Formats: sequence, C-alpha cells, structure tokens
Amino acid sequence: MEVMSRMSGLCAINIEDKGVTSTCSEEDCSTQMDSKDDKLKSTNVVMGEVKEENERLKMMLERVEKDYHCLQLRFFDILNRETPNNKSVEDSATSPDEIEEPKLVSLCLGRTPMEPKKEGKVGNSNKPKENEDLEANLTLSLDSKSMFSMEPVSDLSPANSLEVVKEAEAGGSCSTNKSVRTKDVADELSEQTPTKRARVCVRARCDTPTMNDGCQWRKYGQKIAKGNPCPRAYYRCTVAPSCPVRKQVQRCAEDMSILITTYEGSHNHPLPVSATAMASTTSAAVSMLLSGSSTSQSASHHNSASFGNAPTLLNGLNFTHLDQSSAKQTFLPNHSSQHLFPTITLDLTSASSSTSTHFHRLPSTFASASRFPPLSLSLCSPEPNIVSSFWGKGHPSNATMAIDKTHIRPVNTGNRFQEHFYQQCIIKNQTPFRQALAETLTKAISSDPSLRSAIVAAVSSIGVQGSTNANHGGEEVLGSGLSLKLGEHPQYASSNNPLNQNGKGCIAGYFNRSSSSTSISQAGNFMLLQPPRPFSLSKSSTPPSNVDLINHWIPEINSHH
DNA sequence: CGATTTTGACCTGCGC
DNA sequence: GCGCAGGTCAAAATCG
Repeated sequence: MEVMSRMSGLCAINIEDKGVTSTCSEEDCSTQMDSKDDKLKSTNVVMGEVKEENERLKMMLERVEKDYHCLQLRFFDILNRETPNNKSVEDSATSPDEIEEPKLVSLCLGRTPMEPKKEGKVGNSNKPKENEDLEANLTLSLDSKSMFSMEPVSDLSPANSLEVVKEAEAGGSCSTNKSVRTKDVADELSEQTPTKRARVCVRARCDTPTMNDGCQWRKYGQKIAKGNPCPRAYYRCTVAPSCPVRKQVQRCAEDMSILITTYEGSHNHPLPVSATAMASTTSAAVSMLLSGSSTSQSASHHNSASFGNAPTLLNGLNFTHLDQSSAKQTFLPNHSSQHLFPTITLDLTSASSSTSTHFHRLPSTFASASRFPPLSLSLCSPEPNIVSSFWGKGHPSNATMAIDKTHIRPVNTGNRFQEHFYQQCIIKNQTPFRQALAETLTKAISSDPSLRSAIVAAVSSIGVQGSTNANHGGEEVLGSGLSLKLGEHPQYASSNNPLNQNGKGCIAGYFNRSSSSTSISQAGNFMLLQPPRPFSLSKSSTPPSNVDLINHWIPEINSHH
C-alpha cells in the first residue's frame, strides 16, 4: 500500500533528519566531551519522541484505514442500492431499443448525453452505441456516465425536443406551421417527466453584463420581468448549432451587483475547456437536486432524506435546502416556470461575514405550488482566499468547486467496476475519481446520518490540529468542507485570463489559476476540474494536513482493492 | 459580409 | 374567456 510507504517515508525522513542532527551533535561532542552525555540524552529523547510519533502515526493510519474500509463498504453498498433503480448497463448495451429507464435522470450539463430516441427520430445518427461512447470518451467528458456506463441517457428536455423538431423541419420539406410545431413539442413534452428539466440558478456577483462560463451564447431575447426592473436576457448556446442549452441572465433587483444566471438543458457537444467548470458545477448541483426528486412521487421525501434540514456537503459546498422560515428573500427569475421544473440555486454571492450557509425564501406561490422543493446551494466560504479564487480578481464573491456527475453506476459491483473505475481514474489522472467519489460520498453522507457520523469520527480522530476547527463540532467539520476535500488547490492566479481580457466575463480566475503546487491539477484539461481547496485547514504554504494525506490516499488505496 | 444584438410581435400557460 | 407574464421568434439594426 503506497500510503503506508508514504507515511513510513515521512516518518523515515523525520527520523533521518533527527538522526542527522544527532550525528552532527555527536561530532560536536567529539570536541566537547563534557556535553556528550547531554547530547546523547537529548538525542535519545528525540528518538523516543520520534518513535512515539511514529507509533501515533501508525495508529492513526490504522484507524484511518479502518474507517476508510468502512466508508468504502458503505460507498459500494450505496452504489449497489442505486443500481437496481437503473437498469443494467450491459442490458442496455445489448438492447439498443431500450430508450431509458424512467428513474434515470440526465444530469449532464457538462457533456453530451446520448439520445438514441431523438437521433433515431432525426435520423442523423446510426452509429452503434459503442462508437458513440468511444467518441464521448474521446471528448472532454465530464460525464461520469461515460466512464462507468454504456447506458444511453436520454436528454428529454423540452429544449432538446424543440431542437429536434427544428432539425426535422430543416431536413424535411414539411410546412413550417408554427402551431403544429409547438403542438408536437407539447405532445412530446407531455410524455416527458418534468424532472428532466431541472434548472440551475447561479447567483454570483459580477460586474459584467453576463457571466463568462466558457460557452458561447447568443442572445435571442430580452424581457422585463415583473418584480425586477432589470431586463432578463435570454441566451442559447451556440457552441453547437443544435445545442439545446439555454440560459437566462438577470440582475438581482435587490443587489444589482448580483447576476442571476439560470441554466437549462444539457449540452450535446463537447465543451470548451473553459466551460467545464461551470458545467460540472451546475451538473453537480442538478445531480444533488435530482437525486432526491427524480424518483417519482416521493420527491419531497427524498429531498428531505437527502438534504434534510441540515446543510449537506458537496466537496466543500453547503447544499442547503431552501428553508421557507428563513429570512432572506431572493428574487429568482422565471419562478412561474419553476413551478414545473425543479430548480437548484447555487449562491455564489458573498457571505458578508462568517456565515457559510444561505437560505432563500422563494415567493410563497412558488414555494407552495411547486412540485419540486427548491434547493439552494450556498457556496460561500468563510475563507476569503478561497472565495475570491473562483471569480478571480476584482470579484469578492465566494465560491468554490467544480465537480461532476453523481450517478455512478457500476456495471458490475465489485472488482470489475472498481478496476474500470480506477483505470479511468488513472487515465484522467484520478480527478474524476475524486469528483465522483466526492459526490457519491456526499450523497451517501447526506442520506445516511450514521455514515456522516463515521466520517466525522474519522476526520476528528486523525487529529484536527488546526485551530480553525478547534471550536467546531463534527458537523461543523463536515460543513467546512474538510472531510471531503478531494482536490489540491494552490493559490490561484486570477489574472491573465483571456476570458477576462475580452471584458465579457468574470469567471476567469477559476479557470486559469496557477497549479504550481500539485501535479494533479496540471493534468491537462482536468486541471480545471480540480475542486478548489475548500476551507482547508492547510494552506498551500503549509505541509499537507492529515486530510490532504487522506485525499491522496483514497484513490491509492482503492487501486489495491 | 457574417455574426450578433435589439426589439416588437406572437405563443403558451396560468390565475381569476 | 380574458388578462397577465414568461418565453420565443424573426426581421431589422448593429458590430467587427
């Protein structure tokens, strides 16, 4: 086990260092015989301390290992439990006629979902699924499904439907009767589950007209929405002609510096590198949302089970269920349509002080009538350095994170899945593994209090030395993002970003930050997927904390299973 | 000149 | 059924 050797190496280095000092002391002692005994004694004392430290580290390691195995068991147990809801990947791979399982939700804002039904309808793709998957994997895939599953995932968003209809019209000679077209869309919509149209609302401080999320957008409309003097702009993704993704941009009526961007739909094309972070962020948020609401009637139950009243954690983020009893009221765009679609809000705005959790109250009509309990994710960090890193220079907003995809569905549980999983992780330099693991663990943690307790115990047991958390209980430790920090994050550079240079966007720093401190974050495109260091105990200038070691440790351990 | 933005008209859904 | 509001379309205007 590499971790063992690593830990032993650390101890060995420690011992060697002290040995060197003791050797030097002995040399000195050769000329100063009087102090020789004292030096020897002190050296022995040092050696004894080192031995004790070594023992402590060993015990710590054993404890961590034990906890890890416990967590891993639960991890795969949860995966197993999810698997029955989703049909076998192999089954779907061998039965291309099977479109989708109803409970599976396409969450990928970040990557192209496969759309066998639509493609069949449009008739522009007769490729075997394997080829599609191959292509998907050749792209900058953020979708963990592509790693773990050959299962097609239909993107049944109405936007997609609309595009399909358009394409059909473009390809065919049928008359373009608008009413007929919209009726077709409506018919298609009626067949779709509303949960497929999850939206992600991102609130962020931004002094530019629109947030540059890396994608190319074309404005196709603007409206003055009721209740907000600021016009709402409508954009659609133009990276690919048929991309159904749309976004709405509107300034917050209460605070004009806050830009509210609502994303809808799934990209059906490889994303530019600069777009992956936001896409993965939103997709992760959607994952969190739909993981609770996608299973039929018991949406509220699942949500409560998944998120509860307590803030849950996703890689350092606080995922907080909207609490109607809370005070702060936030204007959300198109809340009427949110009656139909689950919407998750990522609050990237600054928490003015120390709070790391935001609560938003939706309009009462929405809160009461919506089928989908609203969800708010407050990404505010109490640590300014972390916070400002996301948006780069000049944006005091806080935010962190970009991870992707929750629905990790093993083909077969056990070694095969793990092998495949880890192979992919090796290829991708482990980052997807960390992301996927983080999300799945997050889900598990949020739904299983005992698991959360186990993690809390594990983290707290390995000696949270930092004063930062000295006053925090276990829940606070979790809330701080400590326990699931799966990425390494240097201090970010926030300048020199072309996205900023064009004066259009404000997300730049996050995408262009320096990655000097870790090799992982330099791994090509995937450096962008490294979640920022969330509220970490260890600054980049300090030696790695226990948690850092754990974070390194997890994939390594997994490789030996 | 192509791409993008603007803007008024139109469509749809919802509440009364 | 009517009015309102959200969302979209598409022609005109503007930009690079």
